Amino acid sequence: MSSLQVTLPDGSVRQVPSGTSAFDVAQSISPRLADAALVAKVNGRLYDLKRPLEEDSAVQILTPKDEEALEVYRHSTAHLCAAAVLELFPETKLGIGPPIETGFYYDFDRPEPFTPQDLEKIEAKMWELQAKNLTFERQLIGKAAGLEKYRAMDEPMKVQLIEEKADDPFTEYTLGPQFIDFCRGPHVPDTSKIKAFKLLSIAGAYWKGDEKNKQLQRIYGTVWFTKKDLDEYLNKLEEAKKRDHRKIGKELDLFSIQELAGPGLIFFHPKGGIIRKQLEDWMRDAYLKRGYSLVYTPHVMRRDLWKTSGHANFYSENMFTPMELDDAEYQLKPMNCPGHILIYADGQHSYRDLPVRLGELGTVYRYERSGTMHGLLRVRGFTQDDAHIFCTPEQIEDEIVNCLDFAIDTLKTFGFSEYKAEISTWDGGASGKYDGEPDKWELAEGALRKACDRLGIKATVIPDEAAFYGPKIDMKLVDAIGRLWQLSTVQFDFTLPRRFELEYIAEDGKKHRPLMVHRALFGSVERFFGILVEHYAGAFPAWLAPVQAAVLPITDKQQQYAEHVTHVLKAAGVRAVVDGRNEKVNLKIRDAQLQKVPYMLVIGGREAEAGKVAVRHRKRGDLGPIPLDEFVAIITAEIAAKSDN
RNA sequence: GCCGUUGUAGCUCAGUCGGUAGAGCGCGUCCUUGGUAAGGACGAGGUCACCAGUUCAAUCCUGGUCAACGGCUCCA
Repeated sequence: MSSLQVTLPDGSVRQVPSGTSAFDVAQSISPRLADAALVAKVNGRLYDLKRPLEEDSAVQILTPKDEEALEVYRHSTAHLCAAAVLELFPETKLGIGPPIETGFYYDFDRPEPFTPQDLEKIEAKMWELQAKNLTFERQLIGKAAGLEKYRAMDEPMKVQLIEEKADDPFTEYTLGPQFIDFCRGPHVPDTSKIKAFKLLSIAGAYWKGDEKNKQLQRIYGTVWFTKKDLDEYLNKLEEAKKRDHRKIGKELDLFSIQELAGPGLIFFHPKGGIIRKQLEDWMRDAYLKRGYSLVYTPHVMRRDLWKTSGHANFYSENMFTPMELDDAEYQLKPMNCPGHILIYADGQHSYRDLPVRLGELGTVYRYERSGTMHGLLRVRGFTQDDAHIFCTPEQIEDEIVNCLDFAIDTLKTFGFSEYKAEISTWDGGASGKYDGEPDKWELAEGALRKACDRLGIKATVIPDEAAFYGPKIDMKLVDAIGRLWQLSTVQFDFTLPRRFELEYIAEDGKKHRPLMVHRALFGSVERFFGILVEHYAGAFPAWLAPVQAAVLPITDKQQQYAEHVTHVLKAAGVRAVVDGRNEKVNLKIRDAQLQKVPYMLVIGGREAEAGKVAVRHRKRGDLGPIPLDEFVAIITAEIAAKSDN
């Protein structure tokens, strides 16, 4: 009998008989390792533990300490789910069941949709099967025989998958005596390894993600190595629910969506209006500081403009239907670029005038299919902090640096310290789906990379993800509870300058085409507002808070002094309100706390007497009495510093 | 747009196996003048999302419409 050489992660080498599996290796190292083992990594590829090694191998045993094992573990749980479904509902046909970021989903085809009660039953059945310690067994089957077999099993989607992607022979996995699934694997050895999962929801999903295909029933489940991890995740879901900007928006009376007005259209209430004004004022001021010009462009423009820009053609399904006026068709704008281009094109530009940076908080309207709207995050009318930069090739790198620096400044100002950058590039021109000359793509992509280098930003490059009109860099921020949100985007556009025949007069006295960069930092003011609400859970830093100080007189007798305090604060530019209700101070404090007012000023006889205010901070609690002017100095400094206490 | 769930007072919800509804909070009036997260009493407030149908009778059953929610797809 021949032998194999196994190299372990610590570099040690062992001779083992052929036919040895990773599990055998684990056992020879330690029974505890063998017990904890979920899957193996053999020569860099994931292997079922009990699959015999075929050649000299580097073997690593993966346990619940290894993130890579989690995916396998979740995938195995997906199989367990499918097995449970087939036991309960034998007529169900299997789709696919991959692991996802927090668990898995499995798609099923079935005449009757699953009900929430079914979900409970399926989960119970999963635990029942889990307790039987059923093993996952890998087996090989020839493609022809396999197709025959899955046809006989009447699993049309599996048959299709085998036809399209199976090797010959291909692998399939059984779970217990009943369940079998065409699957690449690997899997954990048996169901006893599966410790913590919960089915979360049922949803419709199209076969292969294409809405022309049949709609399947998708079951989502979350899966973790331990009950503790599962509970942590479920808590995180709860936390996210508490922070939901739609819920907080209602509680704090920030905004609403009105059925009478239509879905996806946002009404900012007075309190939301103040916050929005802070965002917009900050952004407009930043534009001017950074050498942008502020412009305003119309909300409806002749459709001819959109024909020239190309939107009438390639963007039509996202646009509101044109409106017929007496002279022509008009189009509600879905983007600001053509408007800015018309301003640029209205006069001649010397290279000495470049770069031209035109910025606008431009409200655009896009048709979103019903069923896709989501609070402030996905709407039909929204305001972009949109700017277009027209410049020479020599200027482009500095311009990108400026944009990214601006984007980071924006993030930091609004309390986000963590972010990620992604550069989306083209495919090198192979497919012909990208517009613009190769040298421009190279120049632009180079500028994006160099700008990141200069700013010390580590950017991930995603090939073949660019827009057809140019490469881009996106900034994603990480919020207070670790979620990633797409925010700023800086995009090249090679198409529009050509369509509008933009030019500038260069040093050589000849006409050249400027480069155009489209950039939005908030992305959409509405969306950014929503993200901020969730990030701060409604407890905005003082400079953003709709009410910065609530003045709370204890009795009627302090009413007058409370009014005086409020006046002084307002005169200092602080948004202060008196709570003059005939209520106990406890109640007033509670209400101000629930409204997340940063400072509460309790005013009793002693304070009125001494010209003081008793300060309570929403997070730090009772800070004791201090002279009014001292408090004014503290709060105005905090507001000016935009700090978050 | 598609699949599923949901729509009852300003808010959060209960309820009616068909006989036009209830709580808490909020709101109004009054009592209470109370020192760091809910003082008390009384009261007002609902065409039970909208439109049809079935029925002696519909908030409840049936059909449709609209919207919201969870997803699919797409995106700022």
